[in-house]
Amino acid sequence: MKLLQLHVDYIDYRPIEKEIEGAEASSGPERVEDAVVCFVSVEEGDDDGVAVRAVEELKASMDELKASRLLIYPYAHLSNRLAPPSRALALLRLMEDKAKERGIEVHRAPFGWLKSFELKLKAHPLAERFKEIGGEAVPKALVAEEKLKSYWYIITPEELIPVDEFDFSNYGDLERLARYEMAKSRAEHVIPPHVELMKRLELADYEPGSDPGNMRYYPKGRLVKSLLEEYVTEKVVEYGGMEVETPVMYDSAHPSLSSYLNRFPARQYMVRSEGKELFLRFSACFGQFLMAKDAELSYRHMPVRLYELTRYSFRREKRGELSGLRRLRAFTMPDCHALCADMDQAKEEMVRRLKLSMEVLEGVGLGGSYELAIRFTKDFYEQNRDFVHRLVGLVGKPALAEMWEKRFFYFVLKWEFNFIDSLGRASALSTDQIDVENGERFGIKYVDRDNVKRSPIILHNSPSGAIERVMFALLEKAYKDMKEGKVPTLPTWLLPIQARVIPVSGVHLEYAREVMERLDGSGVRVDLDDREETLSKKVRRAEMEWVRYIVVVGEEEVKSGRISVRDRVKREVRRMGVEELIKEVKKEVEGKPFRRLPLPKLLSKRPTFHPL
RNA sequence: GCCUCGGUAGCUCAGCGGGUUAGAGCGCUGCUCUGGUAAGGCAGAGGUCGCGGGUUCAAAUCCCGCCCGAGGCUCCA
Repeated sequence: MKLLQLHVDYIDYRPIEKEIEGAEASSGPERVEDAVVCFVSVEEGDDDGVAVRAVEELKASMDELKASRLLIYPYAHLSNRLAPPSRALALLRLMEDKAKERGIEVHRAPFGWLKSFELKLKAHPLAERFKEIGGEAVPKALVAEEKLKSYWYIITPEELIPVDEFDFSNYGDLERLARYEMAKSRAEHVIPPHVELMKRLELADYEPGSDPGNMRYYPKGRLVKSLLEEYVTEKVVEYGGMEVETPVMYDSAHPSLSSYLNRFPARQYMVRSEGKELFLRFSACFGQFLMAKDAELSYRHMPVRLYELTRYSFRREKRGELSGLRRLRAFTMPDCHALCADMDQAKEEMVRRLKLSMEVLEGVGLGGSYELAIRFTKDFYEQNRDFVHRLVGLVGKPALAEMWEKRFFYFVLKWEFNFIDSLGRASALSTDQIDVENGERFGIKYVDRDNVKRSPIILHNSPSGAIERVMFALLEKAYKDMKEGKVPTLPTWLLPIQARVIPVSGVHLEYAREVMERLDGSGVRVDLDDREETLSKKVRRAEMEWVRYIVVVGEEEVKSGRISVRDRVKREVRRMGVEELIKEVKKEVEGKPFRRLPLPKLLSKRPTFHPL
């Protein structure tokens, strides 16, 4: 809503003729003296809240001007994205009522008329003002969510225990999760440890030239991220996911999409193009649902599993919510939907996906580092008690449960695995939901056994959660280890540099290069520190870069043909043959994706993106 | 978005009750050292003091706005 506010000695206006069909009845010409005239354009997306705020702002500036008389004057020329006339008129009337309630003497010029006017503006600095109210409509889901009523429990395979009655003595992280979810966390003025690490290890960094929450990934970060992406994708394909790719932006005027937007509590990035308002996807749902709607589906195909690794999904989170790799505005999310014929099939499928998610977290190195939270409506719980407790049983430890009195979201049950970081905050990783709305909303149909078309129940699973968030959790976990006196590291298959060859002096460089090439040729991610530095200094640097195997070669190694290997994790130096080391690394990374080092192998040739 | 705190060399930070050429360590460049498992020695280069505006004879230092970061409110992948 746009407001042009003028403090006038007088204004005369005269309705000439109706401009639109929905024009109001006119009460004829009017003269208002010593008043504030407010020219108003009501814009697309303005709601009652905008009108109310507009009146509050008007009231405030009228108090300042010591004015008590207001003329609300519909004026379409302040905006090129006007609301429909009926909506505009409704809001103008609302403004009139609200202003009266605030004790203002209100006049209002008729809506929908061609009018002429003449006015005399008061000559003082505050006499002319322009205001813009709203601009962004808060999705209804965000507003409604705040009012949502829910009850908290600890759930075990057998029972549901009110949170206050549960003995947390052996469940520290679960208690932290419950605290975090139910209450507000206390203020801690600390830079998150993973932010420090992501920079120091040259993985990722903030990009001030973009929008907050959009990161840059250096070669090592891109490598780690690629490996995780590849791993998760392989696991999902193995489970039966069909990998697809869909657009990153969608028309917000599309009927199914706009109604879905109102059911999802998040803010969107908007892009304008050729008169369209496009929003950037916050998940892969749209693309996959639109694809499923156009597909020919039979009960024989169910469950149908569509998978996409979104690079990116976008959510315009509030500034204060953004935090390193933990919470971003652009993030990479594996998103796998399963279209299920009925609730029984959906439940069975959800069990498979819970297992898949556990395997994936185990594989990336977060096995055992998460707590389950499970949320459901009261109705669903009462009808599916056994199933809910069975899910909890699969994870094998008590979990946090939230029970909603009524269904507000599109799902009836949702679970997440939460990682608890060193600051006691919970972050969701894997998640799955049982969606009972969107099959119908998007017009997705399958032909059932009885030749009737039905809409499927849809599961929304991210087996790992956002890839960036997995990186966050791995770094936070390493930090926790460090605090406990252990060596902070990543799983070997994710280490940017698995092995580094260091010659004792320049004369051993050629031999060192041979050793490096043998390792490289066997699929070990290796490099060579050929800089003119002391041995100690080069070892120190390798340690700080979290290189797992530090291979030193000098006179003795040249003679014996064996190498000296410093194992950073086991904290020991061993002598072995090159083949032995290769075998050991291979065993460490078995079954995991491999990528070559995307950096010059010689340290002397390598630029620094972020100093240690 | 709002509230609180911060932004000085590539990095980490000192200086900031206004006033000569803005400092340190690390990193970088050069020289020296040919060194056996977490920092060898010497020298040098490098700064729009976040950006813009204001106050002042004079601003890194005081004031305002903006940008970026951290924390909170809030919410999630």
